[in-house]
Amino acid sequence: MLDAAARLFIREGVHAVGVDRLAQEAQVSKRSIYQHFESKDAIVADMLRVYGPRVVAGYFSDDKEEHSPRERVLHVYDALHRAAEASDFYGCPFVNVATELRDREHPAAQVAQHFKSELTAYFERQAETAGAASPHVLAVQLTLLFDGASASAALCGGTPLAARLAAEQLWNAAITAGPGDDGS
Amino acid sequence: MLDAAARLFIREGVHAVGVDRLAQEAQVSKRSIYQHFESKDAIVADMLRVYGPRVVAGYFSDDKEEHSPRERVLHVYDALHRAAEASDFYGCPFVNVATELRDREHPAAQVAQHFKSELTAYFERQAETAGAASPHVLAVQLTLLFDGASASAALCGGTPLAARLAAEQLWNAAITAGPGDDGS
DNA sequence: AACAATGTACACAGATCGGTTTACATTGTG
DNA sequence: CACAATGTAAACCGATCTGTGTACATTGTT
Repeated sequence: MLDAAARLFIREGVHAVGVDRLAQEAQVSKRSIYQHFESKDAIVADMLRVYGPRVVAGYFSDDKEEHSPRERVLHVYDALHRAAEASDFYGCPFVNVATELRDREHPAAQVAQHFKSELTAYFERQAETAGAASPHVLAVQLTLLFDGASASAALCGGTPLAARLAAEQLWNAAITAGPGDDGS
Repeated sequence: MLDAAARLFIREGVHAVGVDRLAQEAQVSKRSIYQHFESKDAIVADMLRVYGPRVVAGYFSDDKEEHSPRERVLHVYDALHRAAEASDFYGCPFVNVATELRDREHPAAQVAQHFKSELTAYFERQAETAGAASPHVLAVQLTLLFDGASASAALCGGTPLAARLAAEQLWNAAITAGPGDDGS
């Protein structure tokens, strides 16, 4: 059920998909849906909650393999580049949903914010272990690039490679300027 | 009339505002609206067409005053920072509308794309006159930062200052690496 | 076999959606 | 004054929206 919700809400947008359509696509009666969820808003929030980890996992490197912080960061943009090439890419689902709702207090928007901050935290961890001068600032900048590239790719197609390049430059500038241990 | 359309569509989203509401807010009968516009989609497209120039004008520096390319570029992010502080900031209207429509062929989405490319072209002109190594790549990167900062500011509040800083770094890297004439 | 829980199909409510029709008021022009 | 053009309000169209109410089928448990 939440799978169908993810598919539809992400592909067409929250407002563009009604609960009737959702029930039909999920092969479930509308009545059952409203027994498990108190409202459509709750469906959207829960859908992001279960779909979110799958999304971020696609961008994080496998913890078991050994990668340098720099590699882990650039891997995010490589993954984005691959994702953006697919025909079913519609931009970052967190940004899209939160933007469409236009309400930062909306439960779904809070979930979206949470997963966005997970990406920033991931960047910050890499920046920290690489010895960046200002890990948090660098992490925020890398997140900006990610969001911009996602939106731009959905709008015009292309450009995530430019984001990777920009990320590389920002990373280099922040690391070589920082303390001794190099971030290679 | 298009003023009201801009206000509502940008604040609440295209799907969230019906034509009835639009007519009421614009103090105009719905019938008159449909005599001037053939459909709601056309309203959205036309609204972006007339509202767009006002938006980009807010980010471009006055042509009459003398500014260095670098100043002109950074001014964009300063303006974004100021705009994002206002309570009526909901992210880049072009990105938001185009994203919500989920259809690159939609007339309004084409208009949005056009104005986005105007920003990139503006960046590229500055990069060119400053003698950047790859003006187009730099311009695309700066646009990514802009879009990312817009979305992020709308979602979480804050962060356009980080974008300004990142833009500065990217600019410095691209200019000092380029040919002789400095972009100060 | 009796039972409560759960799911389903389906109609329904009241509102709104994009868009049209009708009948009437206003207006500038000849 | 007559006329055509334009705008208005309001009802209306069929469809869809979120959300319920109802009556029936299925299920696992005792």
